[in-house]
Amino acid sequence: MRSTEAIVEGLTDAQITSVTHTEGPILVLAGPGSGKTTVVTKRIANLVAQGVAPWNILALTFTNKAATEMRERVFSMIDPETYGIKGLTVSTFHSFCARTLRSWGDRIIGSRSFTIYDTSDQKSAVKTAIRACELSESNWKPASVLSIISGAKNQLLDAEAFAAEAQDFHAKTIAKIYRSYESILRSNDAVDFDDLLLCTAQLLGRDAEVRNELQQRYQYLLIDEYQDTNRTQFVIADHIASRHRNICVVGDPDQSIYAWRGADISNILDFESQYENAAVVPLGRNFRSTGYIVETAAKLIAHNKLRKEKRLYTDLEKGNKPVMVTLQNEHEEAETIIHEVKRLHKEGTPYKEMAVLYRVNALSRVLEDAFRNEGVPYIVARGTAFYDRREVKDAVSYLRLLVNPKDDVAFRRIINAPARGIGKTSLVRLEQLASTRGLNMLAAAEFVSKDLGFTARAVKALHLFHQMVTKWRIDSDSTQSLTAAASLADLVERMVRESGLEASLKRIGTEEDHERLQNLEELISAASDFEERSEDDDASPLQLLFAFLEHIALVSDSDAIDPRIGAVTLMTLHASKGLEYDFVAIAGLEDGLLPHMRAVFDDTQMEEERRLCFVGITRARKHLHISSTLRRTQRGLTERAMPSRFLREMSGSHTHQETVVDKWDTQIAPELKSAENTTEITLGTIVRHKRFGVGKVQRVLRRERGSTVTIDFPSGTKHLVLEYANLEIVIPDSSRSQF
DNA sequence: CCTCTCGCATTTTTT
DNA sequence: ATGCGAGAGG
Repeated sequence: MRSTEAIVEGLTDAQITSVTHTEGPILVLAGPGSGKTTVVTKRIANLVAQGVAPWNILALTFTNKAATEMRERVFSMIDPETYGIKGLTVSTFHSFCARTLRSWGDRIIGSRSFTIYDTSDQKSAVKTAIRACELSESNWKPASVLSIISGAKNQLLDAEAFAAEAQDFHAKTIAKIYRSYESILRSNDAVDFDDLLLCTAQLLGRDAEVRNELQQRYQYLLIDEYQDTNRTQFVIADHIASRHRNICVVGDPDQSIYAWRGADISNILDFESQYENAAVVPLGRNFRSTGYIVETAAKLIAHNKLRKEKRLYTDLEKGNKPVMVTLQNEHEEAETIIHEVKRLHKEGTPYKEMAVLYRVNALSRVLEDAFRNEGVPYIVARGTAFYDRREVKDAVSYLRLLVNPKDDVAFRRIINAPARGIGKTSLVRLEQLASTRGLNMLAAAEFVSKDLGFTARAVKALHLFHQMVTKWRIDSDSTQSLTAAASLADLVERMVRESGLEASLKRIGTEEDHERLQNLEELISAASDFEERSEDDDASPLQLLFAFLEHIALVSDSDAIDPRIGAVTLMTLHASKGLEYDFVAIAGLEDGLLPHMRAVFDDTQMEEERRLCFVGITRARKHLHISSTLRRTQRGLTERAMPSRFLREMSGSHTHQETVVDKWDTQIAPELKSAENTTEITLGTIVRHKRFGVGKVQRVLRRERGSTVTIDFPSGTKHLVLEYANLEIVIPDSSRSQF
């Protein structure tokens, strides 16, 4: 093992303190690019060098990716074999809590084999709750009820506590729904994301035995991105750390971007008063970005009023001035970004060192198209997208029901997918039967009969469904049985086939169905991947399935980022937190987009938007490219866009502006001149497009501005805006010329 | 009683 | 573009 001296070699004084101050509470205020990850990993290495058993260390992060990276970097510093470093716990808050509840959940929610509900499951459950309270879904919108419940859970308020605080009618009604929602979750043997935290916090608060055990084990606690923790997470951390008081939190108030999700910035601001004698170490020096970039970021964030003044600086060279460009529309914007990507790539910057960031996921589409057309490799950081697909969710619901027959949400989802002739009426009847007999819906399905008012068709279908799931359960439960379910992948494959999911997609056979079928294939290979990577070789298929479902429930967008892939990364600003690239482009710097429309009228939210922009800027090491457009089409509507106020706030002599003329308003603009000959483009005209090649015009929709044409190209039918398409006429009007 | 289709609204960010 | 609720058809 290396000594402390060797570990801290080359670090600054502040960094050394962060690494070596191992006993007692410490707050590290780590500005962007201040070597935070280095400090955190070296801190762990140093603890082990000092003789602390890895088993006694707990490091909590927010994303799986951050956890994986941290673990890998620690392993690269310490020989994993010699020091029992595998006992080290590096985990996300949510999966740490999931694991804790898998061990002791019976003491707080009466179960250790619960299912984890995602947002859409939550929505389904809350709808049931609203109906159970005899309220209407139009007056009590599931999504907004849910966000109130979620907000409560993030503040450690369970249904009881929330009801106790409820004053007015509105709050009291929500409290009723909250109660009902909770009882549905419990009877389904399920928890939602927020429950993972809330229940763990309550468990630690109420159960001295568990608290003792965790306190004894985790003598050294480390929390990354502390500015994004909520009240409930604070309580969890506090319970664990309260005995040994070796709590190290790392974060940056300027990078707090999750207040909307319940993050409570006072956790980091009040750390000193919450933990007496806490050491506070500011890391302000930036080792990542060149001078002009740091200056731009500093100038922007200085506009936040509710902020502790903090100096940002770098000793690196001034570097390149951030470039700010305004384009006509989002297509031009995408082209400009790709042009820059290509240029830098030619100069030697690898694709994997470049990223394009945006405020909302919707902006990725145009960028993706452009990257594809230009043949530049890219990946979109959206890990959850795959598991959000309908067919994948259906398949996963079958798996879930197998693992947990009480999961009524899963049952509802798949009882008629594929169609089995179970409609609304049968479902309501089944629901009644289940509730009068105190059964879950799957169990109730066994007892339906004509006498109870069900149709013959429904009875048959429900019985068959019940038998099918029961058979799966029996087959997969026997660990020894290598015949029925030899592997997790086999299990998934079998379910996809026997459920009829596969057949229903094969039967119709449209393009879309084919795609869905492929997604199911991909799910099967994801299962087989997961199985291979699993460290526990003795696990039965059912145990593996358990772990697989938990994995699926806790994947996040940024998990899709694989640094080994040589591709440009496209992601939201939120997902970019904690990452860095040589080249960063931020698209859509327009009022209403960044800052987002919904934040414009609220100072607090506006400051969060500014921090979000700050996070984006500080991802860049050497090149920063910021763009806005004059017109942007969203949801099919083209609207005039105003440059973001942040552009004004951050620019100066340290930035480089490229101004353009609004071509819509300028009669002499070349585009409009060429647009004149677009009058010759009519039905049947054969045209050539720069990218799509030669095609025939199918339809022309004339409008005052932004006329659209539908053209059949060899690669497929495209809808283009006439003025922008830059079409070259090959044959003026083929239909006429034939006569 | 179920299924399919059409029209409607609808989207910020995510563990 | 997607998901839903309503309403007609089977």
